[in-house]
Amino acid sequence: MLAAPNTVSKKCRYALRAIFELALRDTTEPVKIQDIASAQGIPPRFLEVILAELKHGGFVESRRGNDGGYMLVRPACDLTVGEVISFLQGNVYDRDRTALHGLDLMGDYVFSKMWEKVSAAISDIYNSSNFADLVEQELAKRKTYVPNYAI
Amino acid sequence: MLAAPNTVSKKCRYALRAIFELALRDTTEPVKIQDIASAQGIPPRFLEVILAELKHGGFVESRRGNDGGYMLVRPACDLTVGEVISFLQGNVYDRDRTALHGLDLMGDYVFSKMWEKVSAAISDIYNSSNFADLVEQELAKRKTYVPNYAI
DNA sequence: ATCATCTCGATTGACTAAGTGAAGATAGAA
DNA sequence: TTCTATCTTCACTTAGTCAATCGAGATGAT
Repeated sequence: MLAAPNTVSKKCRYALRAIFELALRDTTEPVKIQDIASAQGIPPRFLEVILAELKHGGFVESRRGNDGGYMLVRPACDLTVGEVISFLQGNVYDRDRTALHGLDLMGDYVFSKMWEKVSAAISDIYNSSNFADLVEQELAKRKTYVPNYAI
Repeated sequence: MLAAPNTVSKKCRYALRAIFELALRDTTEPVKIQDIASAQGIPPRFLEVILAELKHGGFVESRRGNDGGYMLVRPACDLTVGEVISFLQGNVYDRDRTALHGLDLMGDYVFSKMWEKVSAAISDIYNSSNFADLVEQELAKRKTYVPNYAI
């Protein structure tokens, strides 16, 4: 078992990108798995698994059928990176501050204050990052650097 | 490959504890692997590997023979946790800020600002933790909570 | 001569992550 | 009703990393 999982897994990063893609499109129409997958370069089959989890977590909802797909449940400004990460890979910080996962409690005890500071710093950053800001940053970047499609 | 290795491996934590043990004893005499291992509950054979690495990194030096063992090269107050961690598991932060390891650069680009903030926050904490402080904290704790050996 | 470190490599076991595969059910739209 | 796309579930592979151990011989201090 690893120490406090400060590392964000690839799966989790795919999930963040999928949600980001939905936030970016900002449409009431559902977006197909295939479209999200190709836009973000995520293996479609794997994305299917991920979206199913995100649905259970209440982050996205789905519509079936011909014009089916996925859409966000909440507006992007109400959705933080921290929520998604803690849901997907469980969060050490907000659940159980005294028992950090996987740490040899006796042995690593001397360092526990330090690990806690790290955990707190990380979760602060994640919890204060919402997807509306990320979309805004992305749009600003596109406006600045890629205004000239038609050279 | 993982994302930015914010997670401190068990091996690395063993290393920190070994150095801490040396700092705690604060002696000019070398300390035997066996002693460090039993004091800190580290598998002796594994500790041997770790200390060899730490020696190459210039953190400890060794003396052979009957009264051999390991000792710190620098005083504990000059030794930070950050140095040890970056040496042992390579550090993303101070080497190459633009290319975070293992991240899908195109895909995760939107989040790169956030990853960088996290990396910076973590390394700040590690780089400002030195072993003299850790020893001091430990000694203070022992004074407070375990003054009564002889009940 | 004894004890303990040094060196180098080989190897093992356990675990986790990442991704694939298939089959069949369901639901909406044309 | 037919097409399309999601839903569900279970199994499975593949690959990699981490932790730890074993061996065997060299070196060096007391």
